[in-house]
Amino acid sequence: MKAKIAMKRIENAANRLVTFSKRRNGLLKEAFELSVLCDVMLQLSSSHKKEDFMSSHAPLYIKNGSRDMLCYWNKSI
Amino acid sequence: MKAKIAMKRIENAANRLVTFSKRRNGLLKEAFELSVLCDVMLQLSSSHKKEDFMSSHAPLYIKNGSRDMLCYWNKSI
DNA sequence: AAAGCTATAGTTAGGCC
DNA sequence: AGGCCTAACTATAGCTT
Repeated sequence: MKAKIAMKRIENAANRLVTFSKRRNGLLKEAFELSVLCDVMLQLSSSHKKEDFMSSHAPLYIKNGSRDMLCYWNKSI
Repeated sequence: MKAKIAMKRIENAANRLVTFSKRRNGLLKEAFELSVLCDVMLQLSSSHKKEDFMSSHAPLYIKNGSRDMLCYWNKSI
């Protein structure tokens, strides 16, 4: 069932959005686990340009007691 | 071989560091894949407090042509 | 869009070096 | 530290309703 996916932009917009949503959730889960297991604050970014996130969506917050996670992304998705 | 790990701080410092290194690399890989597949800039953070990263390590850079990834973490690890 | 399913691709704990 | 190994675990592509 699970096919191997090519490591390039998913051209179909609907599929791209579904994959974004699934993988973003998975990434948040693993980032949360890393922060708990290793007792760290961490930040992961594909851009250091402030303007890339300036006009972006409101961040997604994952509440986990005292240990929250935030996810920002740009508007193009 | 692979035991299930409890979702809490790894108390042994050596094991904690090894797990940090392994999972951080895995997380960076998946974040990079997400940014490629879905054509997004993204930022994931367990803290929005600037001071948590002010005196931290130099960020880890993953170079991938035009699409780099950065990882910051606090000093406690 | 959003939620559930399931087989399989991919990740990783705990070794050792 | 970083790399290799293997078994066991986990995430997810593709698919339904």
